[in-house]
Amino acid sequence: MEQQVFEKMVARFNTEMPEYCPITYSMKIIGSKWKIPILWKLMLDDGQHYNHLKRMVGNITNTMLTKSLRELEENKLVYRHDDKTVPPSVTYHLTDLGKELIYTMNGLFDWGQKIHNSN
Amino acid sequence: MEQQVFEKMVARFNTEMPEYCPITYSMKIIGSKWKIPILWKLMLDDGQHYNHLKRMVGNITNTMLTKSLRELEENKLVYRHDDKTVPPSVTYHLTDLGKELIYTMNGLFDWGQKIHNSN
DNA sequence: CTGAATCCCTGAGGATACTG
DNA sequence: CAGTATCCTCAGGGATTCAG
Repeated sequence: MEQQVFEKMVARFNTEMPEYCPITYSMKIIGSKWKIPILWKLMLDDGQHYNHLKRMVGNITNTMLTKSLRELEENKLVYRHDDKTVPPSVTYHLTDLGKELIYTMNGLFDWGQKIHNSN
Repeated sequence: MEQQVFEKMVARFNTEMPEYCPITYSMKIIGSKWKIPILWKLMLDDGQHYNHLKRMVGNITNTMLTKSLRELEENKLVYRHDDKTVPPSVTYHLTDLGKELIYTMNGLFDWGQKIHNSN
């Protein structure tokens, strides 16, 4: 990366930075253990049922899957569709906000891949 | 975001995805409580001394500052310059890799700001 | 099938004191 | 100035069981 690009960012972050740090704020929302894996699996296959999603993520407990999904709902990254049938049929979907988040992760994807390979 | 952009990403992540998730990998490196604040302060003012950095970050303990800096060093996001004088004089600097990481955070910055304002 | 309710444990992080 | 060394707390997460 060229120095100038970085300097522009410093200038931008310096002027736009409020009392809080937007990056830290974002990280709080998606930083817990299972958020990214869940969003990831929903991205690759949207509208999955609870148990299917659980199998896809792998090794996650009911407790954590439910808790994570509830938080993702609260933050409007995921929405829950309930057919209100018996037995229940529920599917989980990415919202536009969730898709936008994943889109911003493109850079982190490349960066992670790069440093993982350079070991 | 248009649907097509997202679809392209899904396709890309689907094909490039190895056994591990690069995003989760990145998050492990920068996900602990003080990493972003430290990188942030170093970006705004590179080459700070230990105690100055500590004051800038605010509320961080010696234990955590040292630990975080050591990990950032290991991951080559930060390097430590020691003058080897008595009393000691040490400064911390962002590496190119560290700057690249922060650059990738631009999207997350905007995203965090957006959802914070929409509350 | 989609969870909720409990109980439990580890480890991230904090408080405090000390040092070359 | 730039850290170490100890000790301690608490909350994130896991295991298990139960339920509509």
